[in-house]
Amino acid sequence: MVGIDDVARRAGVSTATVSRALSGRGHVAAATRERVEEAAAELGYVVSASASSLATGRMRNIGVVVPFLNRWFYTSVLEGAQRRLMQYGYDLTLYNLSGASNERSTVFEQFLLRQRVDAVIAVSLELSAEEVDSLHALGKPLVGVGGPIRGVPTVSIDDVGVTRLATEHLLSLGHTVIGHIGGDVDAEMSFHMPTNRRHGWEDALREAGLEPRPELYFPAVFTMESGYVAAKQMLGDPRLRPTAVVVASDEMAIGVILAARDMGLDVPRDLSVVGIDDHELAPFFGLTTVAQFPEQQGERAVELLMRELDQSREDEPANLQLPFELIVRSSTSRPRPEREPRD
Amino acid sequence: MVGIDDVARRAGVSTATVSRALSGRGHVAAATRERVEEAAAELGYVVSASASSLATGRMRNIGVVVPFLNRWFYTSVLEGAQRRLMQYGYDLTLYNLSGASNERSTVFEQFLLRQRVDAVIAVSLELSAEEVDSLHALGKPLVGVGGPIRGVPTVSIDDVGVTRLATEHLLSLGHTVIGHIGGDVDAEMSFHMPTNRRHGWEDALREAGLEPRPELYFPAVFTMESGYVAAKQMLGDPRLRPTAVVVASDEMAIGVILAARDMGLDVPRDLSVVGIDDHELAPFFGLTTVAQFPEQQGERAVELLMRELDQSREDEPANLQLPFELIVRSSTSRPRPEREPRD
DNA sequence: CACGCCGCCGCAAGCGCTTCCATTCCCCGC
DNA sequence: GCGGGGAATGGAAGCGCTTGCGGCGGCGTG
Repeated sequence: MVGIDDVARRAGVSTATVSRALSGRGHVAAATRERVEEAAAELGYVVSASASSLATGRMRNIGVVVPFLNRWFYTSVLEGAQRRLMQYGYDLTLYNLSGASNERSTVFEQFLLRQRVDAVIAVSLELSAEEVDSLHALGKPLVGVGGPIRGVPTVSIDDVGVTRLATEHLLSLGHTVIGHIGGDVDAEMSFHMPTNRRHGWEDALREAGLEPRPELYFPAVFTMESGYVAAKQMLGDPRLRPTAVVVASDEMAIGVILAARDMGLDVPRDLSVVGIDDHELAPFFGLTTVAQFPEQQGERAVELLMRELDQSREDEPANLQLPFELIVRSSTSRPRPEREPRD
Repeated sequence: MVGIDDVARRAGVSTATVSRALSGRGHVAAATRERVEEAAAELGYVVSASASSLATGRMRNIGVVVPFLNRWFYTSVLEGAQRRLMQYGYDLTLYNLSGASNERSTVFEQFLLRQRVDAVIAVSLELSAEEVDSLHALGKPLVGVGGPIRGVPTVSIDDVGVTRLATEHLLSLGHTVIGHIGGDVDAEMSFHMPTNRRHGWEDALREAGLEPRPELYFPAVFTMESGYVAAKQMLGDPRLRPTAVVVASDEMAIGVILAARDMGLDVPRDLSVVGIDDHELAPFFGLTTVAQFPEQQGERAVELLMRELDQSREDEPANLQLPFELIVRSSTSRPRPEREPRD
């Protein structure tokens, strides 16, 4: 294994100079640096991460904790975070909580605290105060993605704003009976997100002078199938007859479209549906949706972290609200006049 | 930061004994071990990964390289690998090649070779001889998942067997005009997988005494939309009139079902479709499919790696063929008699 | 009873870097 | 011409563990 002093010998300098030349820290004459770099390249030298970490106290590695892996949102923020981390020269080590029952505590006690990472990004995870504290006690910065964590900088979107926008879109098309299929509050580990999204629907309705009807809200988990089932219920109830529905995720929304189709309803003529996410399948299904940009969220989380790691300054925990955007496709239109009794 | 000698002092032993007690290596009296463990717990001591790595030369960290993240197969093997690695006390650091243009070389030169991992798992990646060699030169074991790599132990499924099984299922139902929608050989970075799957279709047909008709094969990339498009072509051609189709992935197969529906065809009455994967959406669409078990593939890959790391013995590179299994749902049935001209 | 073996433990030498401090040398300004 | 300051480099002390080696008892065996 070629080490730093092999390089030093070959370049005719001291190990101290090699270290400075290769890391870019400290003053090294240009000619010397060149010589060192050549020698290193010729020998195929790469610094030993562990030795370097031991000496500096920095691992150049950050931990990302996700509750699931098999979901578009998580893999997307992962992708964004990975890309940005790589640009900073950092590794990403992945912790997935969806495995065995007790993996959550294992992750925290055995891995995150094991001095293997400089910081952690928690994606859509509600961390307990102890979990946050134990991380902070080790001096490890922590940032959240997808929902606020007490006393921790977070990047997320405005969950009420997002459904409000979706609902306003429907309202502006002339819909007045608008349903909502949202996350089941208890079924998901992700904060108050489902509740917030429901509030956005209610707020928009109220602002338009319509009282949201509780029976037009259907809970579901964030899967296509669950959206399908909820839609069947909603559309099967003759007392409801919504002309449009805002759905808290694209996957569920696609389930809704499929359900409508199976019931002989035309989307958007008989039912307008708008989702949230801009999932990769949304264009295929012509789904109108409010795009959030999870990759960007991952990137911003990394940037936040890097700032904390570099300056080690105590800025106020800046909670970043990221933009979202309505994307109109073919699943929304004006309501069919004949289905609307004249008022 | 509490270090090993804090623990040693508190337990009234030497640092050597603490190290041995906590790591389980070497002989330590049971009473002593207990005392050390108590002291460590009270102080909240965790070993410094970098110091430990520097001393032992092991990082307890393995790198997993994937070409994409947003695909069911990859996240599934990732999930399996992660779970098993955690059981072994290893970290998983993730490298995703789908980012910027030159990330592939960056990953190899800057990260994998940076002594940050003990070994690497390459998922569905065709590594060049140089890439393999540079890893081996560093003494880093390497195992592949999802396709063979020259001189590297690999876990995968029998790609020809899998489509053969799918085709035989259709044959046994009485179908004789069976199309195939498969991966485009050039579009994917994943070996000869598409070609092998095509061969399985051809082989099964030939064994049944039917000559595979090239015009019944349609290339596609592995997405729902691409499957949809291919199906529209296949089903729109009046000269073809297949009664069944074997599709190289479930996502594509779902696209096929959707296309059939849009063309007014009933699945399975007018068209039987069988996919490959057992994707999470397959049950929802009633898709008959040949299940592969990517999580299991991830787990086995880890086990292979651990064996290589522990024994450091030169077994022959055992190429593991993992099982697959036909799962019959509602997208396949006997062909409609009236559509089959009597022969 | 004596010898030897073995289990248990401490000492101290690294592991391969980074960085503080000291040293040398050169350039500049007075 | 001389002193001061800064740039360039080397020496060496760690960073916090692991582990080979050796000492010291206790126990089994001849």
